[in-house]
Amino acid sequence: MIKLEALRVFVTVAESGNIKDAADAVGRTASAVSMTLKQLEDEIGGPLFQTDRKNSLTALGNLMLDLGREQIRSFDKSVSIMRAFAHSRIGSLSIASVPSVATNVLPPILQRFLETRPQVQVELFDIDSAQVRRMVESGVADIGIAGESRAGGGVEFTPLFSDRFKLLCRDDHELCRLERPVEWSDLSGATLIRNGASDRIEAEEHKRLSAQSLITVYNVTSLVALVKAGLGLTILPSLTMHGAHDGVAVLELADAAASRQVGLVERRDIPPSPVAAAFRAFAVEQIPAMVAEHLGTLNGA
Amino acid sequence: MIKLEALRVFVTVAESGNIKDAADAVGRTASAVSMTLKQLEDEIGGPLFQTDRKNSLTALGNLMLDLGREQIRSFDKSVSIMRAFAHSRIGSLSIASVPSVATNVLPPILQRFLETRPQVQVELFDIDSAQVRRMVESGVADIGIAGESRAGGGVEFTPLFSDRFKLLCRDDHELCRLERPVEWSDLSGATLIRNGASDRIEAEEHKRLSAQSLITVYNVTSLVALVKAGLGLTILPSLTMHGAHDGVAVLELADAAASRQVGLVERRDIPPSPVAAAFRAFAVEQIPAMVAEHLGTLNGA
DNA sequence: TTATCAATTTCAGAAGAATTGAAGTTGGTG
DNA sequence: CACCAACTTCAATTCTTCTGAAATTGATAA
Repeated sequence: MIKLEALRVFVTVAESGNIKDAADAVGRTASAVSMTLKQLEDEIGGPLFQTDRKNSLTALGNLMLDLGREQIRSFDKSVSIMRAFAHSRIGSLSIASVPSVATNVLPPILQRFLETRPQVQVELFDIDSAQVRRMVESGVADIGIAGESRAGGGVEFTPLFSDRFKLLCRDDHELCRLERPVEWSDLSGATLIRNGASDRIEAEEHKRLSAQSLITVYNVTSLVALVKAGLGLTILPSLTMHGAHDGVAVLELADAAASRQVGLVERRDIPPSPVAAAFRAFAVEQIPAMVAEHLGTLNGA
Repeated sequence: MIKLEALRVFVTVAESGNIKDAADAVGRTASAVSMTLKQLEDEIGGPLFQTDRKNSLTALGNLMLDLGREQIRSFDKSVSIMRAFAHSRIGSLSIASVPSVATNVLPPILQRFLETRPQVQVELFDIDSAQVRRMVESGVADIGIAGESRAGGGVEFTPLFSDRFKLLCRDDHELCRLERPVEWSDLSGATLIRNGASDRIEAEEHKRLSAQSLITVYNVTSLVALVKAGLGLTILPSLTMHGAHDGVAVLELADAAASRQVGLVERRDIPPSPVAAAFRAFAVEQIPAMVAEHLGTLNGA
């Protein structure tokens, strides 16, 4: 059976014009090269060089030089593609994330991730937690970032950070004058605006308050606008509030349990592609610190 | 270094869905296949299968299956082209031949030659001996068939057959009544038409007769027409006279030395391509018999 | 023509890689 | 939970390729 390695040797000899130099080039002795050539000629069925001084090719040798070069080039390229893919330097990565993370956390993370992987193709979807899970489950997204869900399904959840809920109200609201974290009892009588995230709060007091609420808003910008307009208060995870807004205040809640777990959502059954695995590792390493930093600046501002 | 053979094993396993069947298919034991796969994974830098039951590929495995299949296909095709060329099943063959051989001898020879080589491309030029030599020397033709020449040049001559000159005259000419081969002396006083081939006759008597000739014709058809019209006699190699012509007779010459050597013309320095070499061998084997047969039927007719 | 010399080939032994068969693991299934 | 088939591991073996020395070849100069 003819081997690609033999073609490599032949091409080197054809290019060198003699065995000795070619032998040096491939790191073998002249005798090894000579034997390889002989074997190649036997297997192909004809002489490749005009004389045993290897400076001129036969017609067969020329054909073999052309075809051999092309085979070598193509093989090496394929191998390099496979290696690049395995080492996640190429490939495609589809991320589904809840908007708070997609907006506040992912941009710098992705930037750093792609710095060493300029050839990787990324898609980023910002959708709510339920849809994140659905996209990952269906394989449309390689990896998801969402709030924790009880239902297992085909996906697995790995916590990354927890994000405490805070109260958002007009800055002239009486609660702002409280010099301490807000208790649920402080809110009795207040008008609460529900949102997609606040339903996750386990506290009975909150559930009761929430049940009385007449308005539900899913978009954070609209939510802030409503609060500002004086239609009520709302309770949101810290991370969803990007930056400060004029006229609204963010107050701490006394209930430490009022927080959401945000983490990675992945398919349980099929292994991630190399890029997805690399991103997963990167995310686990970097996102918690990034969130801490982001929440720090939020509080500081 | 990754080997094409390892890719072959991998592709077989990926297609079989398990190691055992693949091992049978490639004629190895399961353990050899397992080790090859492991080595491949190490060298590529990632797992190719989702589990150690080899029935589902990772993303990397899928990529490798695609690329590997293509590499294998392409390599095998290249090798088969090289082999086909070496065994002269493909390639191109350019033949330059004097018209007598091109017309009377080559057609059946070429047909038989190409019967087992339907992919070979052939070009056939019919030109005079000097030009045959020139075409071979310049490399335009791979092989030539021509009369012998003294000047060596870059070409080599290999005799194939000798072809006696004969006398062509009107069938009402008085020489036809001779019941014996014609002597040069019988021609004194006759009008000779010179032609491209007859100048090669060494005999002094002929040279003298020829010197008196006023007409030279290079085309055989025209030559026959002139003889028929009664403008004179001419002397031609047997093979140039294809079939019988009404009104003209072909007479034997007594001078046995009046013949031309026809043979192969080849370049001395560069080796022939496989097809050319195959044709050369075929020609050496078949042309003499073919000529004998052809001249036999000519004489018999 | 012969002598010379470097390149190449040949050869036998050495080194290295792949393969085998047996034993040990693993993971799925009844 | 035990079984079974598939797979992996390991050490020994076999096969291939490589090396270094010696022989051969062919080009160049004497």
